[in-house]
Amino acid sequence: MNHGFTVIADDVIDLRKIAESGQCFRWTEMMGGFHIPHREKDVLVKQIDPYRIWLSCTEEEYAGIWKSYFDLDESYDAICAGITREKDPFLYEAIRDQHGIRILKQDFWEMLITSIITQNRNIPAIKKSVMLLSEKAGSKRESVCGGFFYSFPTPSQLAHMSDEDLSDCKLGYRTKYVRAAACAVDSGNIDMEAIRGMSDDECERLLISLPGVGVKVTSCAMLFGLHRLNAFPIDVWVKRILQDEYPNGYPRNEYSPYNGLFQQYMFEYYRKQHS
DNA sequence: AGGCAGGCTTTTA
DNA sequence: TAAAAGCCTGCC
Repeated sequence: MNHGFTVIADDVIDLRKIAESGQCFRWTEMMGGFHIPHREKDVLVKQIDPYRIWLSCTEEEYAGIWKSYFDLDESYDAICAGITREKDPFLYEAIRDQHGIRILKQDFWEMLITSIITQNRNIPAIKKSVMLLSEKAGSKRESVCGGFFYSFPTPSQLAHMSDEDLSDCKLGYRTKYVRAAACAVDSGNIDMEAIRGMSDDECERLLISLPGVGVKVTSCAMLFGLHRLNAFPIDVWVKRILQDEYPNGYPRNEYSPYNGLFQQYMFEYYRKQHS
């Protein structure tokens, strides 16, 4: 591939850290970079140096799609500048260690379903189910790497999967939750576009009304799918962090509206050390 | 009323 | 065999 476009970012950007951060489950490492599907498009991205990435697309497509996907209009360095070693040594070290991570602006629908699938499972198992779902119900597309990839199934595609195909995706007891969410959106019962205009509280109330969608799944869908950076997923790891590192309380009010971003640094930093 | 234990599918380590 | 980016149900 001799074409493509190289970006010089304002912040350090670290593709491998993003790939391992547990927010994206369909990145595939290949050809010296990562193949990334997003909605009906895909791209191959390679790390050149800490500030530069190469993308297999044109500059126009980068500006129209991938710049936003990587949230490169936002300066994470500026947001994190207020966290000092003196005030919060754990978060400070987490940010230093996980420097280069981004909160990707992924597709809301895909993140809602993916978040449902994550419950009670580890990352390799989540990846397997999400890839199986895409292969069985998504649309086959030509890949920029040659060959093909599968888009994530639309609400309609998912709602109309056969029981057999759906159960082949190894979703276990989550199968009925995934189906219910697909039917709710496909039937128009839940309006994904209307949710975008809602306040965080309204949005949480609506999502949590879906079966199998609790507080944690809702916060993941909001953080990774709607880019609500204050959504704060408290899972088993974050629970341990709050207990171990913040016995006197975590200053959540002080970290508004970036609780979700800071959570992402802490989550991977802590998980890496304790697993 | 609200907090808690147990169960749930399947994979991973 | 236990634990895994949890949630639901039933019990007290």
